[in-house]
Amino acid sequence: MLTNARLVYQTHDHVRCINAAINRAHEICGNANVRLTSTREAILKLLWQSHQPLGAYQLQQQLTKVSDKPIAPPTIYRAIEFLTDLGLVHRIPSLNAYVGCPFPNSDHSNIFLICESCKTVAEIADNRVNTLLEGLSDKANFKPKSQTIELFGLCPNCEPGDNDE
Amino acid sequence: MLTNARLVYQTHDHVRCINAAINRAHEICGNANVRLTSTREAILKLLWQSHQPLGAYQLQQQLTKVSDKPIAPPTIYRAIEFLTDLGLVHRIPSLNAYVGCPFPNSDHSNIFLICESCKTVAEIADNRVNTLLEGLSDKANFKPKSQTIELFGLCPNCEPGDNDE
DNA sequence: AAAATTTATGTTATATTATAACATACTATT
DNA sequence: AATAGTATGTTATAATATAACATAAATTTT
Repeated sequence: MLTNARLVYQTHDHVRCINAAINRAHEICGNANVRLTSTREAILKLLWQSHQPLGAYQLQQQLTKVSDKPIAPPTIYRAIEFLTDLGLVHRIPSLNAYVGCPFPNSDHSNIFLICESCKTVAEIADNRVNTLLEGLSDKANFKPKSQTIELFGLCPNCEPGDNDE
Repeated sequence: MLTNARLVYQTHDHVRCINAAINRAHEICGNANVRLTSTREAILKLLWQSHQPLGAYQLQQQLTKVSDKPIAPPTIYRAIEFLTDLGLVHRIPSLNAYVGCPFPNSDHSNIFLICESCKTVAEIADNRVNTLLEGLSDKANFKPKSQTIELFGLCPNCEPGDNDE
């Protein structure tokens, strides 16, 4: 099982996470022979800085603030598409928002733990889930290609009562 | 395991399905002491008539055709909200579209098999999935309240090769 | 039955999310 | 430097969803 839940829910040196993610992204782009331009990198960084997924227009606002010249929606959506195609970013369909992927390149389950209170999103990958869903698909004669699993609830910081593990 | 996959993928007397669904809806509304008005019933029926999820504006068009007077978006969204709150209808987040629920009142997994070719959607409920996801949530100290699972792929009618089971 | 209350719908306007289409600029090669 | 390929700028608009307030219909109370 892979997850970034502890990092998301507990305070930690997040700057290191961000830097590591950016480095990994450069590596992945290098391998794929595509360019992580400054706009794309800036958007990836903004998504990594926030444990809450950001919408395209939030990204636009923040990016415009940083870059001093106004950035139009198509630029944002193009960067998002680039990053999601590479698996560096996920779209959370129910939120119309985007979040950095903590384990690009790894096997994915695309399981998202979405806190209904603070909106924080953690991600999990677990093979048993994939296996089970493949089995169910198979029984229905359905050939799955990809999946998104959204769990809505309360993260440990928002759950009343015992907060720690 | 519950599923409507066979009904969705194979030709059958769908009028009976629709009527049964409407009857069930009346029953559920009666029990909940809320009203299944003609608009709400019409929208539920439209959703049941289609094995593809319909968007709010598609519903609007079709309803306007039937009712002769133009129906505005808020009316549609209100009816959708009413029906989803009762569990009679599901929203498919990645499609911004809505589909009738084949087993309201039953335990749910909210697993949707979405055909990328013909857009048909079948639904599955399976306790093992819920159990597994609860276990994963628990490890992350996340308290899940609801979930949506979207599987994207090809239904048996769109999958090249062997079509039958 | 009339008045009051609740529930549902009508109506207008607008917010939010996303894309189409075409122009310009930048990058890497030849 | 010319070319081809890739990325971004720019303008307009499509598609999805909701806010706010007015009216109507159904239900309950008197």
